[in-house]
Amino acid sequence: MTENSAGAQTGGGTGPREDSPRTRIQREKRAAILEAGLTVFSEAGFRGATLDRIAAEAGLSKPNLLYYYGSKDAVYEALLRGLLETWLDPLKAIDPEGDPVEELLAYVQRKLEMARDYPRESRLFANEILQGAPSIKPALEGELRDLVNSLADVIDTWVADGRLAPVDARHVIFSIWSSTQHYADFDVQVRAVLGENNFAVAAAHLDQLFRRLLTP
Amino acid sequence: MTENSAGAQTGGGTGPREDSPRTRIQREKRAAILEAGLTVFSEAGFRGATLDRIAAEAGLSKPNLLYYYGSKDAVYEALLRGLLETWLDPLKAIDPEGDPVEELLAYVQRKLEMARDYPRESRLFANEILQGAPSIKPALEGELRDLVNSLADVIDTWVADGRLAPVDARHVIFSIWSSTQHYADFDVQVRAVLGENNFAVAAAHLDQLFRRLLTP
DNA sequence: GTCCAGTTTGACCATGCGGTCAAAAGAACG
DNA sequence: CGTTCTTTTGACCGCATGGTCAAACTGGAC
Repeated sequence: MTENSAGAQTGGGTGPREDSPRTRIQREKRAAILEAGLTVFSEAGFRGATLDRIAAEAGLSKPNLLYYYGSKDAVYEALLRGLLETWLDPLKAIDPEGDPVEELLAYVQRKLEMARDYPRESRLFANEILQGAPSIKPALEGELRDLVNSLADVIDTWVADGRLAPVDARHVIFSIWSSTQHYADFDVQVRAVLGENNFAVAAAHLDQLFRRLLTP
Repeated sequence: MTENSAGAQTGGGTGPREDSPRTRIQREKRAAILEAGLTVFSEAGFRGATLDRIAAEAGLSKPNLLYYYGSKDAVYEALLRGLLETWLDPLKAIDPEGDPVEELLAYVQRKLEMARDYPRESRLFANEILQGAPSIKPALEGELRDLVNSLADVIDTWVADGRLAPVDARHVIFSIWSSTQHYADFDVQVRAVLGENNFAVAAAHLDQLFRRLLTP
């Protein structure tokens, strides 16, 4: 993937501006492309995905896809841009005024639900990070880092107040992420071992795991 | 990746048999290729890796590489075949006669050490699973499944004997895997948040996490 | 040294794939 | 209907990449 000019069309074709779709068709086709891109990129990774497959999945021809997004990178960037937001939302929903243990356990459950309901997003994200996060490193070091830091502050306060067992805030967050996303990212392995991917059982297990860790 | 004939050379060149290297050169070159392949595949994934890069990394020409491993798939398969063994070894080291909590905590530490010392292996594995395990699904459903099942039996016995808190054995194993491998697979993200990847702190955190879960 | 299996390489091929372009086909609106 | 803007497409290009091959070049056993 190259340092692309994310936003402007590359050349020649002069497609529509990338922002604020002007027509109904633009809105629909762009949505279809992102939807298809999500499927294909999450299954095959950036390199493994082909424009032909994405186009086919979206029900249009390759040049037509390129008319809406000027390059493969453009589709991928657009996807990631939208993804990070969705991905961090549950974090923001943690209430510093709420009950510490219950707030964090609710977060665990929300993350697990996301792994169940949005496995493609989880895998796309995992793929990107595994490859060294070429496209979203900045966002990780900016928005993500800041959000984690402020949640860590909240947790530290809770710990200082004795409302939470003494834990390393950031590593707890890592453990929550990894143990929940595992059910999406390593789905094949889970199924190979269990024969199915039973989220209800996983939910009970994770509740127990983190309840024991966090309860003072 | 295609259903390749893993083991026999594809055609024409008639390189050496894949098994039991006969000469010193074969042993050395093959090792160099696997080493290079590990680096490149783990960084770029199967599709993202190129034979040219692997050959360069191993210090040979591409045709020369193809002389030792008849295809890209052959290199990848050979790598995975060797990997699974290494990867499951720590599991086998768990002693059913030992102290339950300490045995499992030692396993956690061993897995964490592997994430620290063999991050390429961890990422290669993660990549393979993420893509749906096209090459090692059979091994997952066979050897891996069996090993997990027998460990689960041990854990269940420990629980029944009251020497371990009541836990879901298989999901505990998943949590151990995910939370330790996270430090290798999501290294970039860990660094983005913490500025470094400090395994000593991680070790303490994971010890606390699983000690609290497992202690009766 | 001689010899031969084992090794190495440069040149080459076929294909997949990201991307371009010019021209045709639709809307939208008067 | 004519005009203009948007959308769609078939044909095509260039390059990267997996893989082939014939010929040249060792390394080591005798």
